[in-house]
Amino acid sequence: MINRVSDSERIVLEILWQESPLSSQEVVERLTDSGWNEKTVKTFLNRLVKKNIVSFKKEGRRYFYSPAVAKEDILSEESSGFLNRVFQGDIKALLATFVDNKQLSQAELDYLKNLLDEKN
Amino acid sequence: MINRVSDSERIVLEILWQESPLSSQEVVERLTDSGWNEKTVKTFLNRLVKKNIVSFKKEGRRYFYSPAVAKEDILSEESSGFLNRVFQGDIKALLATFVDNKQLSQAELDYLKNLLDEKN
DNA sequence: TATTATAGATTACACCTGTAATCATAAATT
DNA sequence: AATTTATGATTACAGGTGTAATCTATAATA
Repeated sequence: MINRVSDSERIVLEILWQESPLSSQEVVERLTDSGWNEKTVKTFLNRLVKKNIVSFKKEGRRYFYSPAVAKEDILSEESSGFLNRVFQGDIKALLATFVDNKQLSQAELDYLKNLLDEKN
Repeated sequence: MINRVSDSERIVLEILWQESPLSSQEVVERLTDSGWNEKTVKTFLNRLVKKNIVSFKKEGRRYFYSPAVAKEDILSEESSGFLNRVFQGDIKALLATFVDNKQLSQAELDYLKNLLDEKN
């Protein structure tokens, strides 16, 4: 139901999740490190609006943008998409890959164990 | 370093991971459920070869295809790519999303706890 | 008021992907 | 040997993506 978000669009969306509403100018400023041209950022904002993932309010001649979808919703959707596409829904295989691959710190291990205990 | 694998290509690659070498005909047969035209499957095989993800050996006029990369390598790469793109590398957030989102069965929870204990 | 600057809208363009159809060639069949 | 068939190679074509440049209209400035 939710339109797909591309990688670049997600980077822009992330800015708006951190703080919104923002003018396009403000979004551009927060993305100076990205190396993107201002026009490029505007394109991504535009595409996000067309996809109904970002909304805006006009104020004079300029727009103020805000996310139209919750971060958690996008993350959930992308996560289950990834699980199904790449791991054919095999959650154990997925978890094993992440746990094996990334060296988890003791703190991360503890955190995760806590998570699991709560689920119990 | 490894070329990106598209979703459709991954489905074809999966067949070859299960069993190889296979002729294109055999791959097509194993994918009748997909609804793909034979030509479509051939296209994906071709693209996988061009990306050096699948290799082949000629035998007369026909090719026998095999994966040129290990499944684990692809899964690892895709997993860390996903982690970085979607969760900005925050492994705790990623794991929390998967653990929260999918209702894990008791068996899956136990499995994961074991995984974590081994890491300890 | 005339000019310039700026914001958003539209257009551009190459590469990737999904989804095949057509072409060329060699093997199999008549 | 001539014809049909099957295989891989090449081409097609629309929609998405990365990455902007140009167009248009309005606000700010001279």
